[in-house]
Amino acid sequence: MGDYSKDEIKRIEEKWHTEWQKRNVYRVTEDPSKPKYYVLDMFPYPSGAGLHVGHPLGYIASDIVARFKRLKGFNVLHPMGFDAFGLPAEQYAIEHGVHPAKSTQDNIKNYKNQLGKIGFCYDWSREVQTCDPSYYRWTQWIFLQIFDSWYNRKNKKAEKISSLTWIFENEGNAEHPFPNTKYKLNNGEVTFTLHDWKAFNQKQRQEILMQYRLAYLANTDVNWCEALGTVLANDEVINGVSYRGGFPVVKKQMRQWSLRITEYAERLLDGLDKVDFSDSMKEIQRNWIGKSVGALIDFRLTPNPSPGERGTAVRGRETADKKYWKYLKEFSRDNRKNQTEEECILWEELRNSKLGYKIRRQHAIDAYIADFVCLDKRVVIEVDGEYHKDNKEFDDARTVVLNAEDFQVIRFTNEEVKSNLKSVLSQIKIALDKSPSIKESNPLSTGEVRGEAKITVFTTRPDTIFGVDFMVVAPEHEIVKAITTNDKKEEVEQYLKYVESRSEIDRMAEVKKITGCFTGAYAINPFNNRKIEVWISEYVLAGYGTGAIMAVPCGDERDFKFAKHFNIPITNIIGKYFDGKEANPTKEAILENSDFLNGMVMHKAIDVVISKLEEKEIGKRQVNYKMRDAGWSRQRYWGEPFPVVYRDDMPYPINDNELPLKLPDTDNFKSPGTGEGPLANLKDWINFSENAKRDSNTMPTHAGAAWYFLRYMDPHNTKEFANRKALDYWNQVDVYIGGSEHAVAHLLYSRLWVKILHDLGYLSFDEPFKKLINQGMITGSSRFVYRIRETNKFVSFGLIDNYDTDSLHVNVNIVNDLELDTEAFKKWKPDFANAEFILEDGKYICGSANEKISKSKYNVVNPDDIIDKYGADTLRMYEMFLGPLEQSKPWSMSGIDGVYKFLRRFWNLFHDNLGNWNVSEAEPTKEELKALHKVIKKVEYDVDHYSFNTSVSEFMICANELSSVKCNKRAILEPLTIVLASYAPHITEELWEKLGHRDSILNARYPEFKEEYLKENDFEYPISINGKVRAKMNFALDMPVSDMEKIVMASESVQKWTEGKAPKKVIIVPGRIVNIVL
RNA sequence: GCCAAAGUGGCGGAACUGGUAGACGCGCACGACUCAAAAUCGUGUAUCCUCGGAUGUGCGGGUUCGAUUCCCGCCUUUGGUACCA
Repeated sequence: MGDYSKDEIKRIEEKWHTEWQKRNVYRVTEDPSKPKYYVLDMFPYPSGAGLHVGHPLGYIASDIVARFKRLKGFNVLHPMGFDAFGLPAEQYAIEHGVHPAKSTQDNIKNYKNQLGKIGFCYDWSREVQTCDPSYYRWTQWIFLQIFDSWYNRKNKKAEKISSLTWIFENEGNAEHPFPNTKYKLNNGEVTFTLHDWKAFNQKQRQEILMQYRLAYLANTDVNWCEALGTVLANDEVINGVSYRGGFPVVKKQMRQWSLRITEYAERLLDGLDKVDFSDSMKEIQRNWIGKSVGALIDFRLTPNPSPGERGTAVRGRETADKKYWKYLKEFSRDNRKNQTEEECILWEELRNSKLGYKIRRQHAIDAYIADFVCLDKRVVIEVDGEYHKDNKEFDDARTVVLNAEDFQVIRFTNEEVKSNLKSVLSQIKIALDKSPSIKESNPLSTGEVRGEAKITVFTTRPDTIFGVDFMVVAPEHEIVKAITTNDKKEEVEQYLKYVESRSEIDRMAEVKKITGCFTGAYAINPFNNRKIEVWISEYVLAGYGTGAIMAVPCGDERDFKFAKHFNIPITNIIGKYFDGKEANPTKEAILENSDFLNGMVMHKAIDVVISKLEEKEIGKRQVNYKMRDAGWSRQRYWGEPFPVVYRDDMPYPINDNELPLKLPDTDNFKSPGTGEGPLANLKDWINFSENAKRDSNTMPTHAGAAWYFLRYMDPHNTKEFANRKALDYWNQVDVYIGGSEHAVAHLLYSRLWVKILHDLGYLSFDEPFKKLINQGMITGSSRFVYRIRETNKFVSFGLIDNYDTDSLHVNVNIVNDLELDTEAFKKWKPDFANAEFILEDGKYICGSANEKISKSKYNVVNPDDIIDKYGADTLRMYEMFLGPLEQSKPWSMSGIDGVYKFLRRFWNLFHDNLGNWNVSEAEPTKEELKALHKVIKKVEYDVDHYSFNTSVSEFMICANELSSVKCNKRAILEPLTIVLASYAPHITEELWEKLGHRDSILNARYPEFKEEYLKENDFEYPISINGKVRAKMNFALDMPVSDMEKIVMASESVQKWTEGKAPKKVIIVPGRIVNIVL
């Protein structure tokens, strides 16, 4: 037996891989007698390229933690699996005709083989693959739980839809408004009563419930990528092009599944305070959620002079005479409550636009109340009961007034309604059909404001209300057409066309371009009644806030530039803080020109203004989030099918016993190009019965990844996604290691799913990951050769200035550091077989650069090659030795020899020069014990702090110290082997066995650290004079400070510097330093 | 632009709550072994210098007996984000 040689390493590693598997040493089960520890890696997407040296970095770190915790007596769950659905396999299928299921399985096999060689302690019996029907059965199940729940804002948690239907049946939706504030019922209302609810038909109810479901269908603006034939999530679009492939992306309206993650915005934000993520990771998530606190403020619009064909008192819904409104409101409400029988009958037929027109009842017009009115057609319908009969005069007067207001009045008797409802309805219908619609006749209005005569803005700076110089509305805002005056009509239309013509990419490319158009309308500042212009501009986004802003040029940069560009005068409310040259967004300035806010500091004025707004009922406090709901449909084949069927265009969940809804087999993965997913090609599958259809889309890869860490706890359960006992035992992931590229999507969706499952009572915890560590990215070190243009001659790097050359990536595996193996180069590609070289000093030196590791850059280093040469233990320790885990760093092979030498030196401690086993039973010395306990302490500290590189240093120091004293004592080497076991499992397991142990070192106990061995009696103090070290002196640690001072001051070396003078001050820190101040 | 993190020898990096800056490793130089090379082992290695010392942790200031560490201002790099009101 021998040396720690290449052959011996290979023998050891292969032996133990077989042995570990045979003995099932990594299998874990729930064991309530032991504390648990859950160490999780972000599971990989098994790509065809296999693992490169960058991948194992995080896995090695987590493996060390898992092994360490096990040695410390924890029951450790350390599983691995594969995120196996996804686009690359599908694209590969389209290009090469290999079914994704096949290529994915091949890749997984390769990954497992590669991972196996590194010696990870995964319990493979718990492996999950997201594309496995027995796994995605539960992904679909959870999706259905989410579909079947809504977010109750009152108690801030998800509840079953059944609790919502109960509420609707008993009280309507007044207490639980639609989450989407823009949503309106068919009749234009946003609330409905319990009676309304009872009157709705099945489809209407489903549509309303859809507005509340946490997984819902809606027509949404999606990022449509024509080239990929699919919809992309916001985080898959970078600068207007697709994350993969870089293809252009445009906005398109499609009926899509979404998750209502916005309801959880606040809890996702709050949860960040409870978890241990890095600051930057938390910050990225906070920015993504994008909470801002401010106010909604209503700005009334001025009544523009109308062309005069109608009276000014009557506009839009507010048709009542203001003088009488107070009383009319009461009447109208009473009347609604105490409807006559006939009115009820008629109302049932008119409501909800049943005749195709929106009808209101008991609506105040001028000083009267009409029974029914269609405002759009200006038709009033009156039903004369006893009450009216007695008041003929009154009714006549009313008709006169209404006619004057341009309303047509049609009357029916109670008798007619009761006995001949059909004829009544048809008369009404005819009257309505004949009358001109206000909307139709004025596609771009005459400037007269109909609908709500106000614009609501969202602002985070209500304190700047007196600095508002104009308003800007998003071009897509629905109010634009209604407010544009005749003389501006053309200009506005032109601008809208321009905006429409601009793609996302154009907009992003020219962010700083200032464009806009005045609508001709004016708004009134509710605080000082100032009349201000209303503009439209693309810098205001329809999708954020209310799609309208109040512009304060002295405080907002964009508003300032806009005002300058269009010559709008600027009001200064912050005095000297505003220089007229650029906006100042400060919150610290003292307000001026601001009426009751004068003299107040801006940030204090915010609340004052909001209180005033609420008091005057023209605004309120408002929180806004940037985050949008998560699009959950993908027009792809290789994903989870949605477990629903559509009947009458509404989705219904399939039964539990029909799960999993298996992905049907096909060889056609191309999108049909209709916006539907590839599954639409499978007609029999899609139209599975006469009036029932399936969804042609599949879920995004995020779905499978949003809960895989839960499945590991109970991976073979066929009854539940995981057993509650196992979920409670393993609980939260104690430490989660992975790349920071998943900061937004994966982590947010996982956190969301866990919160929903928690709310629904399936989980006891509501944050999945207690601690998150992001390993840095290992960048590749690329090598270049320089070909002289139009020749096959290559010139060495030092000489390229003399030639006209092109640089080409060269395979790093045929370059030794920087020197090219020219023979290997000639064999590398046929093109280079006849290559000639211009050398320097007889060598061909390559150029180099650090880049992302990628196949196309030929800088991929396969861990298998390193293991072949040095063994897995060296690879593991070297990757840790590269630097701090969280820092990204370039890959370089220089330095790996140092780690390899360490392991050999460690091996040699147990063997003599001839490679024979040579361990003594002698008592260790104080020095040897000290060396051992230093490393026991250090490794414990470092694993806790994820500082693995410094542990490797400490191992080296320890081995150096022990070698120099030729220590081969069991009392030192045995515990040291355990300490090293987490880092280098193979060599330690072998030595452990040679030390005479039959059980695996995995089941050993981490040696206990004893402070006494590190205790020193004395310390060599650095003696510094004015902060500079001038001498060193040895003192006992327990020597009194006063004695030390005397000796130091009397010493020759100090005398030389003090020249006999008394020092100003002498500072002595025991065990640290002596500093003399002259 | 905004937000976050980070800047230390030729290189990767170390330094606990302010206490000897450069641990450990690579590289390099010299030496041992060898006919020689490789491998291995040993010694040295921040910079400048008149060999006493001076300078030195991105730059400029500050607090302190003492600052890589704390504070202020700036520069650079990396990551995130972007007309978010």
